[in-house]
Parts: sequence; C-alpha cells; structure tokens
Amino acid sequence: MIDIDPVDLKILKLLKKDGMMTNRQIAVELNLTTTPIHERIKRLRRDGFIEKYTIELNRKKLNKNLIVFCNVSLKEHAQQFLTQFEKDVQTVPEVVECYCVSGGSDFLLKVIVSDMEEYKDFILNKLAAISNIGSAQSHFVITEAKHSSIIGE
Amino acid sequence: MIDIDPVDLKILKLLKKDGMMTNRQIAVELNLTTTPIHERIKRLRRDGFIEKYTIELNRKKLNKNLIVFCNVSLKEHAQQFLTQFEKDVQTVPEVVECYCVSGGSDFLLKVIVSDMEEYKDFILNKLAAISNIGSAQSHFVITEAKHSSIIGE
DNA sequence: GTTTAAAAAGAATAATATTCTATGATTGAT
DNA sequence: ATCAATCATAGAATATTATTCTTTTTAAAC
Repeated sequence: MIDIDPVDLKILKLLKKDGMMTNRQIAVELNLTTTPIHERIKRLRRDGFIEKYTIELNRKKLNKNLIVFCNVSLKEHAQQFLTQFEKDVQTVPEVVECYCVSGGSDFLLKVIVSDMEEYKDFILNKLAAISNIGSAQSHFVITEAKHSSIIGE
Repeated sequence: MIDIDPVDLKILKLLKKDGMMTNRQIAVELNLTTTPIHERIKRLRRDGFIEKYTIELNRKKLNKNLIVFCNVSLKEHAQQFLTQFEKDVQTVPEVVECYCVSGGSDFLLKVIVSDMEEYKDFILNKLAAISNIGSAQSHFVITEAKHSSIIGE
C-alpha cells in the first residue's frame, strides 16, 4: 500500500468539497494540466482511496428532521446474538448508522425520522420487533453543531 | 416548498449510489430520455434537495482506523458557554461530528483518529485545551455494522 | 555526463452535458 | 365539449469535458 502525496491530498479535499469539479478546474487550482489530474484521480479510485462519488441530500427538504442516537443493550451476548442484531438492523431504514461500541451499551444507533411520531413508531414497531433487545436509551439531537470530513473541513 | 415525485426519488437514490452516473445511464434505468433527467436534476439542485456532489473516502487507506464517540458535559450551561463550545470544536479536525443532545450529557462527539495513541493526544491536548469541559466519556467503536442513507440503502 | 524512470504537457478524439425547439398530454375555464 | 395554457418529454445541434496517445521535461542513479 503506497502512500499519497500532498497533491493527491489536495485533489481529495477539492473533490470532497465539490465532486463535480472538472479536471480543468482542479488543474487550474493546483497549477497543473488536466492530464496529471486525470491520471491521479484514476489511481486514487483504482487504489480505493476514493470509494465512490455520491451526493449529499438535504434532510429537512426530504422531511427527515429528527436525529436520535439510541443506545441499545442486548439480553444475551453470545456471538450469534450480536451478529443477529447487526443483521436485523440492516432491514430497518430508519437506522442510518449502527456501531458496536465499548462502554455502557452494546450498540449505538443513529436514527433519522421525520418527527417524534415517526420515532415512536420506530421504537414501538421496528426496534421492539427485533429479538433479544435488553434496553434502549434515546438521546435526541437538539443541534447538529458540526459535520465535516476526515480530511480537514 | 413543492414535493418531489417518485421519479425524482429514484434519481436521488441512483445518484446517492453513484454520483457519476450520466444522464443517459439514469434515463435508461428509468425508461426516459436524457432531457427530463437533466431538467429534474437541475431542479433538485436548484431547490436544494441535492446539497452537493462529493466523494466518499476510505478511512483505513487514509490511516483513520479508530472511531470514538465521546460524551461531553460542560461545567457551566449558560447559552454563551454552549455556543462557545460549539465554536471551539470546529477548530479540532479530529472531531468529525458534534451534536448537542438530550439525556446524560450535553454533547456527543464523533471523533476519528488513526489509533489509540492519536486518541490519547486528542483527549490530552485538544479536548482538554477547550475551556469549561466538565466530563468526557469515551465509547470506542468495535464494529461499524451499518452505514446507509436517509433514502433507502 | 549519460541513462533510466516518472511526471507532466500537448494535441487529437470520443463521450457527455447542455440548450433550443417541437410535440404530446393534462388541466382548468368557458 | 372545446379551447387555451401549462407541463413533461422528445429530438437535434452545439459546447464542454473526459480520455487516450505521444512527446517533453524533470529527477535520480550510476
């Protein structure tokens, strides 16, 4: 696994900010021509540094205005139960992220819904439907104060 | 604020999966021609449903293999202290996300670093340097079991 | 100083986006 | 029921951009 150089890092930062930047725009920004930019991006994609191109959606416009972090503990902790929970959680669209964590609980879920009523439905009909749930503690997001990337802002 | 129709939603899902899909590819997928696809995407961008085009990076390749959720409580809770903390946290690159939450603590931070040593440095030299910190409790991510979008998988 | 390899430049071609105009369908009013 | 108006889509022409190939420059090693 070879490392990336400062030029690669600058390209990644620019594409993170705007994935539609043309090779020419990037080239101007970095005082290069389009060819090396094109070759570098090709390599960064081939080697997996860039996993994919995607879009960022506006939660509010799509009527998903409530974020809740939910700490879940299981009753049984044998491996089969842990992996079963991870499997079950895949099928619940409200659960956007799921982490197996150390500390107070077994899993941390990031849940995104439209409002409190939909969250109630999630807890009562989706989460409770999963077997082996011991306890669940909800932390409602009041403000999303920061949302950045692993490479700078 | 007008609503989006099922065709718009399908376009958003396709672009979420692959932001580099050409209008023609999307058109073939949805049994349309390139023009309506182009017009719809232009509208979805203009109206803010699509916030931006971007790339997804590979954490491990970039040597960011440790995710930690950190519950932070402040000593003082007057508004000025809350907003000051939110401001301070912006300058710390290791903090990728920051939420003001209800429940046990004031803030939930998502921290991404290369390893435990870098996390130690974050706690001792970055977080502790911020004023008004009452307590901080770390939850280390063992497994990232799910990572999806607000529109389906 | 010469050789070698890597990176970048330049130019030509292929693919795509973008715009303009035209057609068909739907809606609302008379 | 008919007409006008609006909207979504289609088709075609143009402008951008990506991509590839070849050449030139740069840097390092001997």
